[in-house]
Amino acid sequence: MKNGKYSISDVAEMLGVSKSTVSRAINGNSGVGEELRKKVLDLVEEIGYKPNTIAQSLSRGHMNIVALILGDIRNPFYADLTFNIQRILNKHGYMVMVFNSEYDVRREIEFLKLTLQFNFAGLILITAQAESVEGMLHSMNIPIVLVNRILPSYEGDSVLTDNFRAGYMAVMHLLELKHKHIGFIKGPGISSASTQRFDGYRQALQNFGLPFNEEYVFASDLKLETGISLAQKFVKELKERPSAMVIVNDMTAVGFMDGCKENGLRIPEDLSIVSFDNVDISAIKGIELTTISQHVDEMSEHTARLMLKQLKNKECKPERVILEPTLVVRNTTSLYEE
Amino acid sequence: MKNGKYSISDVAEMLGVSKSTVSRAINGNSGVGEELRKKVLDLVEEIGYKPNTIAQSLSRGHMNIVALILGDIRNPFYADLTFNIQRILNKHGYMVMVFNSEYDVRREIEFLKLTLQFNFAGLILITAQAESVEGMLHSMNIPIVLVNRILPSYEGDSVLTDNFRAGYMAVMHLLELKHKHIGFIKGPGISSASTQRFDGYRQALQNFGLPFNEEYVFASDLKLETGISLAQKFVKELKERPSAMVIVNDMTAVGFMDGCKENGLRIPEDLSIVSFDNVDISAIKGIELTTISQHVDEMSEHTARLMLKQLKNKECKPERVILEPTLVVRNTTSLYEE
DNA sequence: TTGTAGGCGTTATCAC
DNA sequence: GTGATAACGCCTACAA
Repeated sequence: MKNGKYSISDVAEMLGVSKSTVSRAINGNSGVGEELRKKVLDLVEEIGYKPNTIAQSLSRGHMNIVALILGDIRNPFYADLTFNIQRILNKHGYMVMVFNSEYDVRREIEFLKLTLQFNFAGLILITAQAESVEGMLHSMNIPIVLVNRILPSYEGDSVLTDNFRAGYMAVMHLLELKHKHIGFIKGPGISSASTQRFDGYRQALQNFGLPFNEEYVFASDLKLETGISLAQKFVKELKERPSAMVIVNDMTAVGFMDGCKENGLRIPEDLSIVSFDNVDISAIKGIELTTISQHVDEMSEHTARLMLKQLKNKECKPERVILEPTLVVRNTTSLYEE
Repeated sequence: MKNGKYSISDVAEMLGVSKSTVSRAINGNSGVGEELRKKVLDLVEEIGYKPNTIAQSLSRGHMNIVALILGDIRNPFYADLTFNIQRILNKHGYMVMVFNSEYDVRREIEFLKLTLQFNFAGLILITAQAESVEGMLHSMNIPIVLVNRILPSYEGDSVLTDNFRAGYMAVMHLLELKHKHIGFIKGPGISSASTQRFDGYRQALQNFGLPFNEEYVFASDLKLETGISLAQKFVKELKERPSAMVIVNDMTAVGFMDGCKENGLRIPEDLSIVSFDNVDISAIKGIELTTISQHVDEMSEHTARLMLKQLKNKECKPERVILEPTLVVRNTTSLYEE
């Protein structure tokens, strides 16, 4: 015993048995007499012995930590997802280590290397491009779950919202309200959720013969403040404005609305807005976003479930869970009148 | 080499040198000829060898992971703090492991035990009671930084906003606006930030001879939805209402305002509100909270700095950083008129 | 059922 | 300057 902490040898010695016996007893393995097991467990309980996780991990070949790589924990959508996943995995004895890629591929690759180096037990990748790291993913040889990442050739577990459909739905809704000129604010290029939504938007435009105007397309990093500054550009630099905008996530939309109002634009009278995520805040009076929900609870449950499944049984057939988005109509969209 | 990964022995063997030499070379330790060192580093670079962190940790006695225990990562204030701290510590080669105590002391104690068991390099504790875990803290013998936790007898590093003053300031502001009946929404009992604010509020009430009414005191878990449900109670169950409320954090305040408006109360005409944190969202039109800023950027920088200081030099004299809160006046407070 | 011994991948302490 | 060797704390064949 050093450092105030007991080691398995201490326990063994105190009981006059071998380390193996103690190990078996505390791990619930067979091969120990019931009587002796109880004696071991009692002492362990009494002195408060806890096995050293590092040593366990070295021996077992991996840590019971799951890496979770996402864009930015400050985005409430990610925070919700993380919280839920973490809670479930914790309950099953796993820790979760969160990494903010800040939507930077290089940083993401760094984190993937760290995942290897640390021998994490598993890896959850949320909402970013997968192509650039596909090779690495294949060679990692640990449980992996992809969330909201599209990668056609990827065989492993993944759970995703049908983001193409979500983008399409947004346009459909605006179309029913007679809008003809519809702009789009994309997310970071690395985000496949964003790309899919954009594709859905373009497809809908095309299917219904609406014009696509490159000038009506902007890019955000999903942050509130970016929404605000984009609004400045939108109001001041555009000679002709669309009557509606589809915005890649709620936080950008909230910022964008703020910037628009700041510049005298009324919403929805002068501009209709549809966004994505249905974050808590979007329901609040004074915001009341019309948005497309991703069902974050279900997403996190499926993600955690798939991870646990792989963790328990390395060889199981991959699942691909696809969740349907839902339109939530509130007060940022209205009928377009000439 | 197994599992597609090289070990230090592989590297040693490939070069025909000993493991010790390789270890010294990659760790920049003295005792290797420059020539040989270069040869080692070149090979390491070429084959992409990375030392196994678990083994390193076992040998060194701790992981280069810092545990960060907070209430709930979905609270934007915590998310901001976490993001910043994580970014700085990452830059210095440390990982951060986040734990959501959900404001539950038992859970917090669990996490403290895990911190020991995992041999984490350090511990950052954010905004919760410290008394109940003080003993454990003392016996942990690793770098610890307390954030927004008051513990008079605690000698170690800590950074905190003067929350007593913040609570006092909130009342002062309302007093200048002629309010006489001022209520309060507390945070979870475990949160010392909340307790301090409440104490400041009471002190100000007393100093200026204002009445304190137990009926005007509510409790929140800092979540938006809780703010909403508290508003129901506030509007429906109170026979006489205060003209102003001080609310423990922005998110609760946002929810509370929503619930009030839902029930026909106008803000600030019928009710003034002051809250704490100055989260991004509080500046948005349609919200525009009058709030007391905690200067989250400075907080996180100091926190990370203190942790790194301890990590580098176990024996250094403790610092206590105290940040002054700042009142940000927006549109949820107005002059009280009879 | 129990104990012994070797191994997990590093680092650190000795010799040489 | 370099190389054996022990140690970190645990798990797990294998032997008794």
